[in-house]
Amino acid sequence: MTDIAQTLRGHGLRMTEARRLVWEALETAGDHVTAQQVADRVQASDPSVNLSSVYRSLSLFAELGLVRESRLGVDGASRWEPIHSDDHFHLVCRSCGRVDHHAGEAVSNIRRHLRSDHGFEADAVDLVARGLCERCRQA
Amino acid sequence: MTDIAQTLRGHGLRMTEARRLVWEALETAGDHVTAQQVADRVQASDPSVNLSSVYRSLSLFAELGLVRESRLGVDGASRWEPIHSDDHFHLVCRSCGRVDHHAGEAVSNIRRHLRSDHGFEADAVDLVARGLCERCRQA
DNA sequence: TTATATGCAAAGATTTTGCACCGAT
DNA sequence: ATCGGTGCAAAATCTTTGCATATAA
Repeated sequence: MTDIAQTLRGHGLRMTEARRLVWEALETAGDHVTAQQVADRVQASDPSVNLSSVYRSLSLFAELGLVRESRLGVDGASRWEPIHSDDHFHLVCRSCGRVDHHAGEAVSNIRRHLRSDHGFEADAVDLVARGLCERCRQA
Repeated sequence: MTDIAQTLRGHGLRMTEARRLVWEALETAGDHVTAQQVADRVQASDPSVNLSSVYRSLSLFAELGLVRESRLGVDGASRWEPIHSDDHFHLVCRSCGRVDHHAGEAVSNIRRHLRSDHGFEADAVDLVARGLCERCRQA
């Protein structure tokens, strides 16, 4: 649990049970989950929380820069994940469909480049590469 | 018009009027358009082409690696763009909402890094940075 | 207390699909 | 001639919204 409550209060918003559970679900669930998957986890703790509240929480967190919405795969729904301070990126294999999640300094370098060459101050850098993963290349 | 017809034939698929128009629309339209926007353009040339065919064409092109589906903004719909050989990236400003499109060697460097350090052979690298653009930082 | 947040249900938007016909190869 | 593709309309899926009630601060 981070300082999410403080972030909310800093914006004149309230820390509620629904938001707490949504945040917890994002933290404990695997990478890039759908709103429905978040709702399932949330409702396992508190069945009274509605799917629409999950959507409202996710959108709010995205506006606050706490989570990132993306659409990596081919499935229909958006996927969400918390933005941690560590930069990271995704490798989506077009053969086996696996989505690998990596952390590394590569993204920090990009951030520096965007700042110096484009005057762009990036909060979040989302790097998604599609191609063939090591395993599939050898197969 | 690229060798799309050949690519299709190479996969045992057919080059049809609908597919040709969808491709043309992607090429002539601006960056990252929605399926509906593609349909509007297509239907300006041939009103008989159905929205579902546009979706089918876009999905097919994505499978063939000719276009990329993404969801940059906050709006509901997916956006599509042709994948050109030149690497490029997007800068999404959280303040003014503008999406800038840049080409540069930054992405080529990333591609090289993914290959050497992660064994990942990237066809397409999608780099999206969210933050404050130069203009908004100064305002 | 009081403005914010929620549940619920309904609408809206986006995307997919079944099927009979059409058309590229 | 054949098999893939399309239009059409309907359904499925995903997401947003209005409003009365509940609740954090």
